[in-house]
Amino acid sequence: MGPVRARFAPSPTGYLHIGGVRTALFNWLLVKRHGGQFILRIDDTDSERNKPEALQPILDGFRWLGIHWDEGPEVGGPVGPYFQSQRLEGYKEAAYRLVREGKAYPCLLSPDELKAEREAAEKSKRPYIHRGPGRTLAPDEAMKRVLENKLPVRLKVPEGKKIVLEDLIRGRVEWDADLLGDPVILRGDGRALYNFATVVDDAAMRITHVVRAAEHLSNTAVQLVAFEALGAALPRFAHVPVVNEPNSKKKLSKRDMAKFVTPDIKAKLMSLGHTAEQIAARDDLNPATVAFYKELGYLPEGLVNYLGRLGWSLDDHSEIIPIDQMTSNFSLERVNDSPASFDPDKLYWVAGEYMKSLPVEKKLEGCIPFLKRAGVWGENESPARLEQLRRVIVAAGDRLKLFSDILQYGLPILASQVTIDEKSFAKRVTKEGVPGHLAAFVEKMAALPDFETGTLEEALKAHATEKGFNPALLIHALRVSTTGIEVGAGVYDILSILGKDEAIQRIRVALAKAGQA
RNA sequence: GGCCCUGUCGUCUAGUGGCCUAGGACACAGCCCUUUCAAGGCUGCGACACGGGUUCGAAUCCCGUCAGGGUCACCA
Repeated sequence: MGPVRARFAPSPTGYLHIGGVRTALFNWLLVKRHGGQFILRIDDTDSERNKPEALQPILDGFRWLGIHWDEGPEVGGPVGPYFQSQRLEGYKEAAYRLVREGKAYPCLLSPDELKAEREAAEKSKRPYIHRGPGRTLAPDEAMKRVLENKLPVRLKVPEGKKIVLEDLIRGRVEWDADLLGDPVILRGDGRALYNFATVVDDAAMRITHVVRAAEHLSNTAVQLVAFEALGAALPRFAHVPVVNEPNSKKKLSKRDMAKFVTPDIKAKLMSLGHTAEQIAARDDLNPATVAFYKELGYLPEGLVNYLGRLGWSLDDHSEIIPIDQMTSNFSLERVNDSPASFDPDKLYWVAGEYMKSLPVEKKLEGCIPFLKRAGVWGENESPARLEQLRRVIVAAGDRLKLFSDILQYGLPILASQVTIDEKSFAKRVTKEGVPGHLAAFVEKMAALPDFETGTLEEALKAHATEKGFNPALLIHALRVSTTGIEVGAGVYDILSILGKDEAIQRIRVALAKAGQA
């Protein structure tokens, strides 16, 4: 395969949709695999709906994911402009040219007449296939009428022909041209319709591969007619299946994704400073958008891997496929025909796999912003404090799957105030005999020559043996009294990271609390 | 409704006529490891939508049915 020119054409909606990214990714992968250009073309012809500031989140999303475009907004390119709102004249010219060549004609019927035709067809249960009376006008006359009366323009669909598409994913798809109505390509006011504008642009931009969502498959028939009329080289088409909601046959939509914000995720977002109202309303806090995953500290590499594997497979067993491997092996042939459900659980797992292999320095870098937002990290922390955080991250190990997980594993150690989970406290500290053991062991801890994990473990086990109780008793009590919770890194790690003074101080506070209880 | 697309474990998938009593992964359950939670190891649960053909043989080919989705706009 020669160089590929593929494009993704989002509308500036203010957010980057997860399903859209998946389609864009397939385009991008195809380009990376075969060489060529990935083009971003902004479909902003709907001026009421599109606001300029609504583009930025989309660009940000792609950049965060590492999906860079060779031509498009902010980078330019040889076949620009890359905003459809700036290409309006071209569509009009193209439509007029087709009228002059007798391949398109003015729509002579009023909206009411059109409506009546359609209703009559429906009533007699015949499919409505529009063939306008303007079809037979001589080109000169047709052009004159278009200009003088500001009439919409319709494309002539050829009669008695089969329209054939060799789709790279679907295979051969055929339509009977006689079952297709003549579509409007230009409104009365001179603005083009999507089906036409996209063809004009794909031709002008010399797109070789149109890789897009399956919902456009039916549109392809009239687009094929438009390409033919324009005399433009036909690109190859590949219609990728849509992404569905988790465990559902419904297309992934922003509106229905709120229910996938679990109480845990919600709590996390709230500790990052978002209110419940914001979580319910903001696009970037919605699981159908890319920004949501950035907000929660997913590694972009993980998201890309997950999305790339959604509907495409390398072989019968590969799940973690680094981007280089994906780009060098991607092929449209291995894209599935059927829709795929988005699975947040699997994405979480993939993200964790990537986090596992991330160097500690990078984890540090990624976690700090979250700690800052949670209010436990300042602008100029001391080297000692940084070292402490590093140790927290190392101790957390594989438990850290997302950067935001540092909130769960780091906060209890790093925060100056211990937040006690009462249930855990009652279960592990305020228990018969436990405060006594704890108090006794604190004295031993105070006398320890150092606070290394090995030293601590040895001391604790010796102490338990000496007093004749199960070390687990003290281990749990120590964990809860120093961090307030029952889960987390190894208790010796926690104590050691805290340091002798802080650890003992925390235990004394807990002891006082237990005494009062 | 017409036309078009799709249909393998709950989910993502492997499978292109015999390697399939259908493989892997996520999730789930149990066990092991273990101070908790993760991680890891082992085991389990669990699918070819249905009905006809073709064939010595079908998840794979054909037809039909059913189900889901898309599209039929002077929306994108």
